[in-house]
Amino acid sequence: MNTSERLTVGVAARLSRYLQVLTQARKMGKDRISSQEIAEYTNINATQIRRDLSAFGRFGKRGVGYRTDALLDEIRKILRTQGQHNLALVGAGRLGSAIASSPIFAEHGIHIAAIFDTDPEKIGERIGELRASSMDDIAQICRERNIIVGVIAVPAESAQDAADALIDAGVKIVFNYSEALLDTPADVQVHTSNPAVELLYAMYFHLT
Amino acid sequence: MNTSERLTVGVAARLSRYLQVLTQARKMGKDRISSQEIAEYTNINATQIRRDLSAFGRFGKRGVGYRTDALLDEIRKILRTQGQHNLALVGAGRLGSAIASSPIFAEHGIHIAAIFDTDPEKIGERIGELRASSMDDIAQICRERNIIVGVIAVPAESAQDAADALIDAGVKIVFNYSEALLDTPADVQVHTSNPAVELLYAMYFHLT
DNA sequence: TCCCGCTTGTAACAAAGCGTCACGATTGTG
DNA sequence: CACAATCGTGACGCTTTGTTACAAGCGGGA
Repeated sequence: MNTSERLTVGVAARLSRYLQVLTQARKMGKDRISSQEIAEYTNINATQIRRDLSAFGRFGKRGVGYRTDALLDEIRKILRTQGQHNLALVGAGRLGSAIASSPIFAEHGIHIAAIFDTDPEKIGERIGELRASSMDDIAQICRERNIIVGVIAVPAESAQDAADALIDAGVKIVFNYSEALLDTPADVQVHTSNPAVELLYAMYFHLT
Repeated sequence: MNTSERLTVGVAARLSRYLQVLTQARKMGKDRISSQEIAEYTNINATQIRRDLSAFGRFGKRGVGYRTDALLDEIRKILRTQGQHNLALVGAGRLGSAIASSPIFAEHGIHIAAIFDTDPEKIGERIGELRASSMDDIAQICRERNIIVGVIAVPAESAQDAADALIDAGVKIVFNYSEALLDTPADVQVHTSNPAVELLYAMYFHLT
């Protein structure tokens, strides 16, 4: 497969899963991993994993497995997500602070570049390494820092306003942690996280 | 399709997506919705949606669409997730509190029945409607309240301990919000959430 | 009332994706 | 040097999904 072609949704989704497991594995001190092990953690077929990877090069060693570090780099190259990316977080409440103080984004080269809130009490407050800014400055700050990703961590009733502000500021990818259904232009991707629904899904498969 | 058969992974995943969108739609006051609208919000083919649903009955009205409420109930029936389910949350930090005070689980009939933490300072502290309990009581409480779902909201370094305690207490489905790779028995399902990786995945598709 | 537009339910076919089995090649170990 | 482990890769067939098409049913407006 030529890397200049567009990956299919399925391949990109699986590569992301590998990325996730490899990052975790590296953190746990594993410097090598086999397709079989990745299969156990991801529930993706081991042959499929090898096939996915071998489409882009020979990253593994026969009889040994893959070097965790090297494979991580290769997958990042394939997904073209190497380097640093900036992100804007809207909502400086409990969830916003939890996200801001988590190392999870930084580990993947994603830098939380700004935090916004509408509450005047919260503006200026220190959250992680940042201070909360006013929503009035969102367009200016997002454009200055070249931000195309926004995370919405506000209650459902203000989620649409937050989305509108982000989109107005040039954001193209929105992560929605609220329960609101967002209306957005066609060129904006919205990802809504709903742990409760994921849980119901998991419970279905647990039924004897 | 006979409802006594097991759904395939694909169908169950899509039904969960519908559940998510319908819940949001209901919250926004929509009492009717068409397969086309669901398709726009889920990026799932409209014909596929109608096919999925019609496999279990005739839930829609031609020329009109689906009644949001009724369809929600039907999908819950299909996924056998009606009624109330209990959940144990480990970690009373920022993320734990954010989860505990979110209405998102309650909306789907999932009740956060207990919160645990290892930190003696946190034990007894009020979080949402609950008080944090000691990890020492986890096995007893989980068995008493028939809990088979656990959510891990602790730092990576204590995640494995939390998982072990939950599994020891009879939990079969673990939601892992840490960056740790968990070792678990084969009969325990682990779902690890990694927003950073989801974001990289979304960014790939945003590339011009 | 009658007509028209919208939307579902459903069939048929083609295309893509994925699981499975198989097996040679390569590597590290004892 | 023999052996076990693991990758890279091909072949085959099943399953899933996208696409197109269209009749049937529903509601609104003339």
